[in-house]
Amino acid sequence: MSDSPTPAPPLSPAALDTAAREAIELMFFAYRDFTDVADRILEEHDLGRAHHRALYFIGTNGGITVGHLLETLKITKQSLARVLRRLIDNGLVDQKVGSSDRRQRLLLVSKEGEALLEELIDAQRALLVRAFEGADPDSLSGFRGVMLSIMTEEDRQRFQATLSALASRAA
Amino acid sequence: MSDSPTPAPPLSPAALDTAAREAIELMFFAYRDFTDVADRILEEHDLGRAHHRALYFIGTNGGITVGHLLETLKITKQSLARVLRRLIDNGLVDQKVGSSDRRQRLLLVSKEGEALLEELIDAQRALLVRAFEGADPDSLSGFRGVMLSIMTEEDRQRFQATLSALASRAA
DNA sequence: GAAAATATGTCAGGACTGTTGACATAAATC
DNA sequence: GATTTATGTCAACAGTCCTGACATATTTTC
Repeated sequence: MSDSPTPAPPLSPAALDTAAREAIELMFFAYRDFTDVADRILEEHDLGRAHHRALYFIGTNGGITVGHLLETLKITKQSLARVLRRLIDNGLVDQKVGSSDRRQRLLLVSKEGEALLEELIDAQRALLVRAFEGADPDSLSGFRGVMLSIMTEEDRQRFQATLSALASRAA
Repeated sequence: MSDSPTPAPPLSPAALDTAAREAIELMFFAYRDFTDVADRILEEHDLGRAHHRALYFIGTNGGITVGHLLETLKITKQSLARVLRRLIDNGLVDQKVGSSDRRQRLLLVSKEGEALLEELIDAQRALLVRAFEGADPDSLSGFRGVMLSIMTEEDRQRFQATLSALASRAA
């Protein structure tokens, strides 16, 4: 059993408002600097952020269908097609006909794609680890809780699905 | 004096790594849903995110020069020109010749622009307030600390400058 | 005061990413 | 067999970013 620290009193509505007003800017700057470390790597490979996002979700959800990827990214199939074409042509992503439903094209990251994706994940993870190192575990869980609350319920569920995927991979 | 809660033990490197790996996804989803509430408003006004960003920083730093705005947004003057042209033509932003340096064009949000900017800020602030309400103050400061740590030193200083601007405005 | 530097604006063209609309094919389902 | 579903593709357009080049007004420097 750990000690149960005294919970701090709730913030006043005015204080919440001020914190939220400031957080608008925190979101902008933090996200920009977060994406920037990946952008630098992508540039070397002549790829854009859209390729990064597609590669990321294919890598995290190996064997994902095109339709499911579209729902996750929330873009049109025409937008995805352009991005996917390049990933496939560059040998970063492979397609496999679905076993139960042969209309489906299951997406898989190739060995080469895995290397690039790892590089991208490493860069962003390193930035985040540095940001977390100074903070105590409570800060970290606070960060996590707030980010989850900002997300829509739909995306929260997608995130939960990722956790399961990562956990089963680790096993 | 408040009680000093027992600080939690530091996380293991492996735990930090896992938390950072998960945070990659938190950043993606939270930022997407955060920007989405503004995008819906912008759509009604036939404006894009670039207009939002420019309007935001002009509004927060009234009288900012074009050069300073360029440094803040980290885009080229040609990119900004297109965005600024529309904001000015639509009567959302005004320009004023600099008093000490007459080459400068100081940027100011018009009354109309202020109304739109308030609408945008309100929408994002409301989302964040909802996200904060459930969390205790410690979570909130944890979120803030992590976001600040993710940012570059340069952007952290920009953020601090905003705090001063907001504080002096409130006074 | 002339030359150089600075702040800003603009034209041209290209890349990436998103959209809508239309149409095609193969496979599953009713 | 007809319909629906999963996917792919062609075409056109918009927004946002970039590079490169050039122009103007104003300030600073020599």
